[in-house]
Amino acid sequence: MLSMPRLSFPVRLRYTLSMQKAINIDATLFCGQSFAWSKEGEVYRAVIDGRPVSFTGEELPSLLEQDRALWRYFDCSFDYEEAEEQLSAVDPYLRSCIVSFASVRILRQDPWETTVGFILSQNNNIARIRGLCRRLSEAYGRPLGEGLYSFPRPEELAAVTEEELRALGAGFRAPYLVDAVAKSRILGEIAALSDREAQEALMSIDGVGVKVSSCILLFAYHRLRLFPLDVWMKRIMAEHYPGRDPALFAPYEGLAQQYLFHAYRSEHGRNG
DNA sequence: GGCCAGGAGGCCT
DNA sequence: AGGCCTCATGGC
Repeated sequence: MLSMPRLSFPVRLRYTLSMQKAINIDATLFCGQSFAWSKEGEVYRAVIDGRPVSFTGEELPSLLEQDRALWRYFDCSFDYEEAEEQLSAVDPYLRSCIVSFASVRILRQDPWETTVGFILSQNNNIARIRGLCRRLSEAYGRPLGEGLYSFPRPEELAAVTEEELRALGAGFRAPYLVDAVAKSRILGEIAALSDREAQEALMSIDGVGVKVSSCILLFAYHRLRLFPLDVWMKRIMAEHYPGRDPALFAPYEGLAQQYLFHAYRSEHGRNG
């Protein structure tokens, strides 16, 4: 219980379909960890790592079995049952969140796209962030047909100016993006760093503070010890865990955060 | 029905 | 402690 999860789990080469709980797709894709997805009717769509992806909830399980990249993206090799079992034992409230909304996944998203998304997220709302990411793709990404575009790589944004980014609607975040492009090589160095070191490295980018760097590390690098504390999570902690530290949920703080946040949003009718 | 503040999943000075 | 791009939202 005190050792890190990835070391203490029994080695399994591959989970089979029957070993997995059905993914809570809506909570996973629309609860703030990604700005890439849309849902039209029953169909989920996004461009993931330069590739158009679409599926219905019914189709996803078999798609995951065939598609290695999506298997990884949806973090299918991680033992969520073990993590949820352990978190459920923390207290009845968290247990009830997990029972109600299982099973939320922590996605393994592209670090660059995640960095840009969360730089844009400050003082902003999800709808506008999504629109901004889409306009960035349309303006500077690679056309993939059917009106879809890849998310632009740092190289594709290298010559883009602050003024052009403001024109897209980035506002005061435009210079932050310019700086992120210039320092994008940091992202390739994160894997070798501890959580703390990685957070410091990310925070050397303008517009990246404690909260944004926590989101990048959790939603792109799968650092589950991170617990992004935004205004909502501060309220949730004050209400349900006054005086307690997020380490209460160790070593799965990030997963606990997703459940607590989703439950709060659902209670207050702000889903999606 | 329009108008207009305050606020939106932070960060910087 | 305040300001910041911009705009959907709710209160008058």
